[in-house]
Amino acid sequence: MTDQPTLTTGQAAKIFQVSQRTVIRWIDSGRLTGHRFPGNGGHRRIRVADVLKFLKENGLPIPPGLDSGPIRILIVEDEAIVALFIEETLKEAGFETRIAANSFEAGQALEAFDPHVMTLDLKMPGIPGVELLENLRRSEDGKHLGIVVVSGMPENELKEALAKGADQILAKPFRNEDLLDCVNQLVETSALGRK
Amino acid sequence: MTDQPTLTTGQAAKIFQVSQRTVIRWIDSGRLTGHRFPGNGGHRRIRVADVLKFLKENGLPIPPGLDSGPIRILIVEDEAIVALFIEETLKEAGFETRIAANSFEAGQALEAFDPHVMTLDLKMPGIPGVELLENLRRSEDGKHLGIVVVSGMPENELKEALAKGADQILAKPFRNEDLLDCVNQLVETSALGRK
DNA sequence: CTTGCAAATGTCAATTTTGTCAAGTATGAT
DNA sequence: ATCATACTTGACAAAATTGACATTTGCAAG
Repeated sequence: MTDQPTLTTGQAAKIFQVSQRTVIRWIDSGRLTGHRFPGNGGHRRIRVADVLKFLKENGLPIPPGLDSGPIRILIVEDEAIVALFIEETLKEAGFETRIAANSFEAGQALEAFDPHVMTLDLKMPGIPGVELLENLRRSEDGKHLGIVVVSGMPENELKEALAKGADQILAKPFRNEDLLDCVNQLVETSALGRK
Repeated sequence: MTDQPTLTTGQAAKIFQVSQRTVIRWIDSGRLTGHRFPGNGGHRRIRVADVLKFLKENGLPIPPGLDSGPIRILIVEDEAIVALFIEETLKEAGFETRIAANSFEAGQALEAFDPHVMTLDLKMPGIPGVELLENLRRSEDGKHLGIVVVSGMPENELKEALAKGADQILAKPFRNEDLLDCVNQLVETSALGRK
């Protein structure tokens, strides 16, 4: 339903905030790449990639829901050193990252950064990590989020996190590859994929 | 449906009470953010968010038709009873309200609910209220927020909150009118006005 | 095959863009 | 206060773009 590789002129019109007559004119004049089915009045189809190219070329803002940019990963971690280490690893792998150092920033970033995946340190100062997990899963925007719980806590605590809604667990200390494995697995298998 | 996320120069001109030639010049000079479609005389589109940003930056009043309904007030309070009491009072006065029971929800609501005013209980479980205050004032979206700090703490603690960025302080216990006074004063005097 | 809905097309009116000039407004110097 | 200068704004006209409308055509579900 959400996975549509091509758009009709009407759908594109809504995206561009323009009448569909205009979309057709753009295609006919070659300003926007579109394809059409055979026949005299065959319908047109526009690939999302071409829509993005068009938006980019003209410096237009990319509306939410169309972003095909890099996967966004939110790092919830209060220890700056650890956070930066994680960020470095993920950035090198091509992900876009943001760090939240407390639960307030986490909530803020969840809405504003709209991450695909989140790494969560269970022992955050303030709110217990588990409570934050529950909060996330109750929240509309956190329901389909891929969550990797990172912690130095004993095994059984991590297991509990899984029960509470975590998708992956990662015990400290961990190696770069372990982290990337977790994240990649989430990105690939998750139904949401790239949103 | 009628909610148009973007405006043409003519529509913006009416909002600004200015000729549309001037709107174009503002965009071209970079004072107002706008985007344009391709072509020799491709039309421009201005996002409402950018219009609001422009009005805000120049201390201009927000004309009717652009204000997004009633004033929104975020209640950050972990004790449900107190939160509901505050909510009831504010709702009766015509405000739109939302409750955040912890700092995560507070951050989330700050972005998603986009409140004009926030009431903040200093002694939240988890993050210290003062730290949250600092977080808010550092954040782009919390910078111009009207903040009423509500607390049962001793006077000097409240005073500190003022220094840390609170706009109003309200000692518990308080009466309905005290709360409304605080909020109304913020709404009226705040340069931002609505939004 | 029929029906319903969205897309395609052609046309005309409305709006936008752009360049230019005159009027209005700040700003600083005398 | 007066003056000059620099800057901003409004008004107008021609060219280009866009939206609205009516009608025809294509696509898909029953």
